[in-house]
Amino acid sequence: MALLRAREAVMGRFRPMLRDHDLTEQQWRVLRALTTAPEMRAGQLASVSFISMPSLSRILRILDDRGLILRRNEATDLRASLISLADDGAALIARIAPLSEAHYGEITDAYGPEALETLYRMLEDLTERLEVRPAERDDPGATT
Amino acid sequence: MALLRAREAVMGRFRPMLRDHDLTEQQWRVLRALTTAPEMRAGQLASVSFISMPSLSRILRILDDRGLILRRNEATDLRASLISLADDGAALIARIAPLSEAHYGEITDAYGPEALETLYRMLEDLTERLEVRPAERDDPGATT
DNA sequence: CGTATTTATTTAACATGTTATCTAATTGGC
DNA sequence: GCCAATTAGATAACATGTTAAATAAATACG
Repeated sequence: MALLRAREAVMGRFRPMLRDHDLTEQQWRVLRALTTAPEMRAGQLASVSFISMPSLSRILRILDDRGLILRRNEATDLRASLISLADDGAALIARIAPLSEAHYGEITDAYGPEALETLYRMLEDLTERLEVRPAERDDPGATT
Repeated sequence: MALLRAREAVMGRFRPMLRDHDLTEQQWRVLRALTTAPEMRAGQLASVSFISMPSLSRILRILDDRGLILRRNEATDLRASLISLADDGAALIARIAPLSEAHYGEITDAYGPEALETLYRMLEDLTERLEVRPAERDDPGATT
């Protein structure tokens, strides 16, 4: 699958850097997502970082054990757990972010900013079209 | 990552079908690869199906236990294990292949054959450009 | 010929993906 | 208020991805 190979090629640029800081790609996605809001529910975090709840559950335990995040319960809904960045987490992000930007710049240089933008839009378009269709299977009698 | 989401959207179309036959996506990739040659070394199989050797090793054990593949050692190099499709494996592929084609057709219809071809080429181009660069890190003094 | 180095494959350890199930809290209807 | 159904998260079980190390056969080299 071309998508797989491309993704691997891209991640190959980031992984060594993350490894130096003992983070996996997914843990990094979670931490970065947490910079976009002061607090986030686990479910939100899962959807914005595109990680399944079971995986996220494990990741949060690891990040919590490492003191990178904080967790508390929502007062109005005790089921919900609110996640936020701990100081150590924010500090770690501050150290890694510039490196991440540099790698991203490398990729942009290698492929061209316009081409990258085009590719991005095409991927989103494909994703959108594929995600709509399956719903039809719940309504096979539709107008085709 | 747009690549991840696109890949997930695509696989979402195939996974239920594979699941009906108790196959994972990777197991299916391996079986399909085996139709392209009467016999293949494990290493070849890993590279054409884009699966790491450790994963492939486990997958081959599973497929072997299910009687879908055959294994023997190469006479001239006892390290190499030659993999081929067992009759049951070929039969399973024959049952699944038409369904797979149908799903592929759906995707083509949803996105357009030309766009799909364009996307494919862009992904390959990106992959190629990213895979070349890392080698430079072994030779930092190169002419840039 | 014998040993050091490569090469093909496997195994181990840990993290994640996928699917299913579980627990606990909330909501809806009565 | 009580109970069924829903919702948020967590856990379990199994397969794969990643990295490192182990095993075993082949090759290189003195």
